[in-house]
Amino acid sequence: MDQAQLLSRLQLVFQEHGYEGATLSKLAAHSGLGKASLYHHFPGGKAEIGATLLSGAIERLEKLAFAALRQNANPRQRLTEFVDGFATYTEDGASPCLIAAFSQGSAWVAHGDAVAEQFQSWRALLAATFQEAGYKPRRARREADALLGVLYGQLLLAKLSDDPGAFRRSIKRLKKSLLAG
Amino acid sequence: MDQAQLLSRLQLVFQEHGYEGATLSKLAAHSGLGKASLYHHFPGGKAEIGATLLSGAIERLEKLAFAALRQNANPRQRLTEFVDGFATYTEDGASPCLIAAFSQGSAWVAHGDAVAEQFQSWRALLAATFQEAGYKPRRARREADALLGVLYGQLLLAKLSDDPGAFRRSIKRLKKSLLAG
DNA sequence: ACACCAGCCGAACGTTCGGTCCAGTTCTGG
DNA sequence: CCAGAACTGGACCGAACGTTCGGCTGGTGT
Repeated sequence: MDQAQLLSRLQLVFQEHGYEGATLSKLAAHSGLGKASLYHHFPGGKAEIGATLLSGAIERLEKLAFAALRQNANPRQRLTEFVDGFATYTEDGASPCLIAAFSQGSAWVAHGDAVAEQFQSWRALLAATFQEAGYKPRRARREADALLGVLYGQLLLAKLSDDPGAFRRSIKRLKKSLLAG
Repeated sequence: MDQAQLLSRLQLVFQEHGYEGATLSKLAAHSGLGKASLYHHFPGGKAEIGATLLSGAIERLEKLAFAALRQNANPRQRLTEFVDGFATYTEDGASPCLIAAFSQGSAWVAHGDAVAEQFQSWRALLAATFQEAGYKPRRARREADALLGVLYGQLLLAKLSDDPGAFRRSIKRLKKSLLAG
C-alpha cells in the first residue's frame, strides 16, 4: 500500500472518531497494518499520525479552495471557484473537515495555535478578494467571515440533521448569490 | 453541591474534550468528586452522564432559542429573539455547543439518530417562521437552513480562528439583516 | 439511643490504551 | 545470489481507562 492510501485510510478514523477516539487499535485495524508497522511509518506514534494528517488536510484545503483566490481572474469568479473547491474538499459535505475534528481536547492544545494562525491568514485572503470585488475593507471582512462561516455551518448542519443533500443545496444557492453580488 | 452545579461542571469537560476525551478522571477532578461518587449520582456511568448532559443541552437550546419562535409576536421579531437566544445559549460564542461536541464517535452512534430528529424538527419550526414572515415555502426552508448554518458556522469559526469577538460581531450584523428582511 | 441511608471515598477490578520489542519475511541494489 | 535495508505480525509493557466494591461519614426518623 502506498503512503497516500495509508494516510487516507487513517484519516477516515480520525474524521469519524475525533482525535481522542482514534485509538491505535482502530487505526491499525482500519489500515490493515499492525501497530508496529504504524510505528515504522510514523515513529512519533499517534501524535505524528495526527500531525501529518492535519497538515495534509490544511494543504489540501489550501490547494483545492484557497488557491483559487490567488489567481488573477474576475474576483467573483474566483470566489465561486473557492466555494467549489471547498465542496470538493469535503466531498460535497459527506466528509467532515479534519481540521474541525481537531478542535477539541489534546489535539487542540497541540495544534490550536497553528490552526488559528492559518485561519486568520485565510480570512485575510478571503477578505482581500471581497475587497477586489468592490467591497470596502470593513464590509469585505464581514463578507469573508460570513462566507467561511456558512460553509462550515452547513457542513456541520448536514451532519447534525443527517441530511447529506443539505450541503449541496446550500452550496448551489450560495454560488448564485455570490455571482449576483 | 447541588445537581445543577455538578452538571454544569461536568459539561465543561465534555465541551472542552469531546465525549471520548472526557475521561472519568477528568470528570472527577473537575467536579471535585471521586470517581465512585459520580457513580452514586449517575449509576449508568459515563454513558448516563453524557446522555443527561446532552438532553439538558437540547432542552436549554429549545427553551432559550427555539421557544421564541413559538410565540405569536411579529415573525421578524421572533427571529431576532431566536438569534439572541442562541447567542445566550453559547454565551456569546464562548461556549461550544455540546450537541456538536457529540457529533463524533460512539456518542454519535448512541445519540445521532435522536439529535438528527431534533434538528429536523427545529429546521421545520424555523422554516415555518420564515414562511409567516412572508417567504414562500421553498425559500423559507432555504432561509431556515442558512440561518441555522450561519449560527453554527460562526460558532465553530470563532474557535478555529481563536477570535472570540467574531461570533458577537456576526450576530449583531445578522440581526440587522433579519429585521431589514 | 439506635438503625438507617444518602453521599462520598480509596482501593482495587478487568480491559484497553499508546507504545515497545523482536524474530521473522519481503524487497532491493550490487 | 546474497547481504542488508525495509517492513511486518504478535507478544508484551506500564499506565490509564471505565467500573465496582466495601466501608466511612453525618444527618434523619423513631
